[in-house]
Amino acid sequence: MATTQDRQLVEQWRSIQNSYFRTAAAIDRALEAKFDIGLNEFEILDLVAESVDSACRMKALGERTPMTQSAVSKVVDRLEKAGLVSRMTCADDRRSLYLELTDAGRALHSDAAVEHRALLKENLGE
Amino acid sequence: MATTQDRQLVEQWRSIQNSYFRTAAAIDRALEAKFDIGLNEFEILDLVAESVDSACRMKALGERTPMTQSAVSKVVDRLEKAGLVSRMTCADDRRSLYLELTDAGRALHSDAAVEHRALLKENLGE
DNA sequence: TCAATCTATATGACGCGTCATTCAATGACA
DNA sequence: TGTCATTGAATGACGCGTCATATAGATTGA
Repeated sequence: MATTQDRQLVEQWRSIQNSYFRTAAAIDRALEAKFDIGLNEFEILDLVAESVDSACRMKALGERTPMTQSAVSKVVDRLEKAGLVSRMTCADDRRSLYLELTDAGRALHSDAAVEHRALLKENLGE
Repeated sequence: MATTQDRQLVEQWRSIQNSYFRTAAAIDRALEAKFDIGLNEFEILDLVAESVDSACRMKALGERTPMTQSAVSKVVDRLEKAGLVSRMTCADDRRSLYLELTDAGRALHSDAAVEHRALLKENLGE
């Protein structure tokens, strides 16, 4: 019943879990310590930073991340409270919101991104 | 500042995240629906099932999973409440506990494992 | 053998993500 | 234009994982 293939699958899965958790934890701690934001906050910040257009984006964000819509909403709450991002209402669809980095947000993002990339390289690349 | 290598790293990381989350969510939902246990509960059950010796294992479990010691403790709480596992005190070190599957635990595990492996195959291997 | 230290596990407060629901705005269609 | 369904986002209850701590048992060394 426990075939060799099963064992391989389980091994593969555990190794994915481990590398995912170790990397995520390392980044999360570092960002928390140095910039006082968590990994998910950074990921959203990063997505906002890389989208140049001013399209309505709360929705789009949800499609680029495994986070739930409500998770995104709450992450944005925190980012907004921290003064890193602001929600702008959207003229063409008043249900929608788009996000903009504040100056503080842009500054923090560019510093944090360096750290983020470095930790990715350390944990993913050899 | 945003080098090509950086972009590649970020891409790689997002793809890991996505495959991790999608797989974990799929397994979690399926196990929840069919067996009323979550993914972490199953993982612990799986670890207990595959350790043949009767060594004191709460500790050992913590080393084979990215979960925290307290997370393991709480997962075991739930498994015990569900009657799938029992905590046995350890003669040679009375601080330690080892775990044993109950009959119900063994039965559920062997059914759930089939589902688990199938979903791994579906999500990891093509 | 007694104190100091260490180790295995449990526990409570807390933060975050999820689900279900809600609300407002939009669209579709008669 | 009025109704009904749909969509973008926010919210509250809830479950789970984490951190810091607590507790009981083990170990070391004078």
